[in-house]
Amino acid sequence: MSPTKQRLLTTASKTFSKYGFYKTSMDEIAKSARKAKGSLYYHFSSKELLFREVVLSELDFLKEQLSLIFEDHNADSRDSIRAYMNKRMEVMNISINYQETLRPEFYEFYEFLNDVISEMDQWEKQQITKILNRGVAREELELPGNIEVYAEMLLIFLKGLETPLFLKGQYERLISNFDNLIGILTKGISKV
Amino acid sequence: MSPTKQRLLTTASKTFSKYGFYKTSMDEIAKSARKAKGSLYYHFSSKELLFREVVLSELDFLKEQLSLIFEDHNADSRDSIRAYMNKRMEVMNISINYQETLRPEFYEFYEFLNDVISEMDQWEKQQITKILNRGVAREELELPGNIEVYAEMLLIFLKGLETPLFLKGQYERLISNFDNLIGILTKGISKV
DNA sequence: TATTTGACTAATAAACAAAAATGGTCAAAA
DNA sequence: TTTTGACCATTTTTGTTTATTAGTCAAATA
Repeated sequence: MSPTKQRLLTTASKTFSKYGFYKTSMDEIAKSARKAKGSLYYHFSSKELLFREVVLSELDFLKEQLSLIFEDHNADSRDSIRAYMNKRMEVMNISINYQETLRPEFYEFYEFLNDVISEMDQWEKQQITKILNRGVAREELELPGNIEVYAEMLLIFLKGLETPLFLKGQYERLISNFDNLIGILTKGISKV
Repeated sequence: MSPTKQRLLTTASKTFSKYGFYKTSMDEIAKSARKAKGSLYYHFSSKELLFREVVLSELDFLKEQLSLIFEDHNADSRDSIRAYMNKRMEVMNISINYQETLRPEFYEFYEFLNDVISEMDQWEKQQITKILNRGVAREELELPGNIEVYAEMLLIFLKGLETPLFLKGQYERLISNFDNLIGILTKGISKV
């Protein structure tokens, strides 16, 4: 990626996270990056596509961080699950542009992001499934039903917490209890 | 409650649930109930207070239904938890006016409802705590930490699901997995 | 006395037009 | 190949008028 493109993307991310998608103008981004608006459109074909790239870069960073966890094959699978969930919430808490996509008032407008989000969902489901399978193979976990379905439900649970944590501003208050709740979930699937 | 007041309340509930708080006028409610607007204001001092009463009546019905469950002292506490959670979601799914209070765009306007919601939260936390305590006393459940904190976390989890289920219209799709997830949670706190 | 009524008013929202801001284009320049 | 900024079409904002609605009240009714 060219330095100009990189610079535009970084500036766009900062500005979007400060004012949100609608309150941020392409002029403003170009001006902040000290580039002409034409350059912005040379590298990103539309405002929507630009925002898409911004969210994508946040999710790429999240994937990177989460990969470090499930790639640690020596860890106990229960520890991996715990670390995965904690890290997920920690990184999401600073992924301001992703958080904007959670707002219900934007659902109808964010169709151009649906594939990005569902791709991320699938990726996460895969990773969690891998950890669970590894745990079962090592006889650390006991999962009577379909493992993929469990992975999906864990993801539903994590995504269900996103609104109270990030939109209702209860992150600080609730995150301290989060680890306890993970404890229950992991105990629920632990082989005794 | 007088027949007129009851009639006005029922009509208000139907109209609010059909058009929402803002798109419903007091004239409309009075007309639908075949009463003068003055009567409406004689029984309910403002539109906000009227809506409050409507939501309160939905939550009263929910409390009534949930009470039937935790008052069944013969049931295994794990079954009680399962039944409680399932019934909660089932009744909430038809509590249309309560659902409107979930919309983020209304958070700032619904201050007059905050106490109603937080009172309900406290009530639920109490009931869940009671079931958990009963389970521990009977040695059906094993909860190493503070039981009230567990109850609170379960409630956070349930409330976290409200937005995806009721606002994103994913009730039908997700509710089928819900019972499985409860299974993990209850196993996690079961005494083996 | 307790309740109901509907005309009435003040406040709010809808409708509309003019002005400003913004997304997106393009020919020229680097 | 990349960058620029003037330019255009569309959307958003602003200011004004009109219509609707929340809430009141004196009189009527039960």
